[in-house]
Amino acid sequence: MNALPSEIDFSAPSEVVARLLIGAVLTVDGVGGRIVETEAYDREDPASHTFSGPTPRNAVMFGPPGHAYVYRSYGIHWCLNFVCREAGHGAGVLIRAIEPLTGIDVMRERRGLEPVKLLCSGPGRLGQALGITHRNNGMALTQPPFQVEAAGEAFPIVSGPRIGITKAMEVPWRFGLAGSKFVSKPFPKAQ
DNA sequence: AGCCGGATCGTCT
DNA sequence: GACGATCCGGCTC
Repeated sequence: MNALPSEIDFSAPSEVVARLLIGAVLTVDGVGGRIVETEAYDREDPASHTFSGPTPRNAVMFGPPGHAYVYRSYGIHWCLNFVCREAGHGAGVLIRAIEPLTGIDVMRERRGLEPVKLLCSGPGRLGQALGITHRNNGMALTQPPFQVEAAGEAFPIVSGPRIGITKAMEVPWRFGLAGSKFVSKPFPKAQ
C-alpha cells in the first residue's frame, strides 16, 4: 500500500522540503532516526542567515542543494541544515529533532545518560548526539557519513512559528510530526 | 510548568 | 563590541 520511498528533491522550496523531511530517516555514520521536527529558511526571509547575502559562514547555503550547512550556535552548539533550491538561491531546512532509532548507545556516550526522549530534541542536542561538527559543513547528503531515506508514507504534519528567532515571527515555517513526543517544544493548538 | 541567567565564540557591524 | 535558528541548571509559583 505504501509507495516505495522516493528521493527527496532538495531543489524544491525549503518549506516544501521541510514538510517532505518529516518522517524521513536520517543517519550519520549509522547513528540517527526519524526526523520529527524541521524549520524552513529562505533568501527573502529576515530570519534566515542568508537574508543579508553571501558571507564566508553561509557560503554553503548559496551552493548546490542536497548538501549540509552546519553552523555554530551561541558559540556552543553545532546545528545541521539541508541546503534547498537551486545553487545560488540561499535556502535551507534546519533539522530540529529526530526520534532516535539507531546508535542510541553512541548518542548516550556523546550526551550522557538521559531519557531517549531528550537525546535529539532540539538542534543543538541533535548535533551533539549525531556527532555533527564544522567538518560536516558542505558535505553531500547522498554520501557517507550521511544517509537520508525518504518517508515511505505520508505522515500527519503540524506547523507553527519558528523557535528562537526575533524576525519574521509570523511565518509558520516550523513543521512537526503530529503527536510526536520527540519534538523540542509543543506546537500551538495542534493535535 | 515557567522564568532567568550563565556558558562561550564565530560572525558581522 | 554586540549578538545569536541553544541548552542547562536553579529558582519560583
